[in-house]
Amino acid sequence: MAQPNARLRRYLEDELDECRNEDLQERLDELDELGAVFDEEAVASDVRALSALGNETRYRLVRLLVEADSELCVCEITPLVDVSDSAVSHALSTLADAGLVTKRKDGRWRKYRATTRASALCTVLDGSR
Amino acid sequence: MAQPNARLRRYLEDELDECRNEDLQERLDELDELGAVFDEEAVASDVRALSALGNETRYRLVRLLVEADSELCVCEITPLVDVSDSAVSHALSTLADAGLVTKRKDGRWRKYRATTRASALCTVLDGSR
DNA sequence: TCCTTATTTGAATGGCTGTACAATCGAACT
DNA sequence: AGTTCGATTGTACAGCCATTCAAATAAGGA
Repeated sequence: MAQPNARLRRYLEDELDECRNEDLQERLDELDELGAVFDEEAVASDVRALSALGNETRYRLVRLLVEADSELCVCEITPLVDVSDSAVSHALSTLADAGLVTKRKDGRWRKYRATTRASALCTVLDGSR
Repeated sequence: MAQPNARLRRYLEDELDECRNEDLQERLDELDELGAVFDEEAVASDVRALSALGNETRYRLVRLLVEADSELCVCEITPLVDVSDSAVSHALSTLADAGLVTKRKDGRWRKYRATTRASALCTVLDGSR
C-alpha cells in the first residue's frame, strides 16, 4: 500500500474513534505548520553552535571563559585543559566560527572572550539540570 | 627551558610592567580556581545534551516537539524530517538518553515530548541570535 | 494462533572529527 | 636581517557517528 498518510490515518482513527477525511486533513495541516517553523539560516547557526559546544575540550574552554567573565590570553587558557597548544588553538577557532567566543590580537598575545550567547547557554544548562 | 609557567610569567611581565613572584603566584591561584569550577558529572551531562542537539536531524526533532508543546506520535514526526524511520528512532533514543525528550508507550504507538531542558535551550538559542 | 503494522534494535559502512606533530606566521627585540 | 617566542595552520590518521538496511519485537485484530 503506497497510500501516503495511511499510518497517520490509522493513528487518528485510534485517537479520535473516527476516521473522517477532514480530521486527517486538519491534522496534516497542523503538522505542516509545525514543519514550517524552520528558518534554515537559524538552524545552521544553532547546530553549528551546539555541535561546537558538544565536545568536552571546547565545552571546558567556553566554561572557563564564561566563568572568568573577561578576556583570557591563550597562554592562560592552555594550562587549564589537557590537550596540546595546537588543539586549543583549533578549538578556539571552531568556537569563534560558531559565535561563542571572540578573538582579539594584542601584540604577540591573543585573547579570547566568551560571547553573550555562550554565557546564556551556560546559564540555561546550569539552571535546567 | 622546561621551566613551567615561563610563558605566563612573560605575559604578566608584559601586562603588569613588573615581574614579582607574588604576582605570578596570585594569577596562578586565580586560574586554578577557574579550573576548579568543573563538576565532572555536570560536564558529562551537558556535553551529552549539547552534542545530541548538535546534529541537524536531532535538532529538528527537538524543535518540532518544543514547538508542538505536546506529545507527538512517531508516526506524526517521521514525515516531517527527511530520514528513514529507523534514523528517527535512533535519533529519538539518543535525545532521550540526553534528557531532551521523554518517551511514552501508548498501545502500539510511541509518543515523545520535549523536556523543559530542551525548551529552555531552544528559548535561549532564539533569544541570542 | 497467525497476520499485519509500528517501532526498535543490531550491524555495516562511508564520512566526519578531534587530536598531535611539524611547519609557518607574525610580533618584539637585538 | 636574525632570533625568539606565542599562536595558528596544514596534514594525517585513528576513532567516532549518522545513516540505512535487515531482522527483531510487540501490540492488535482476525
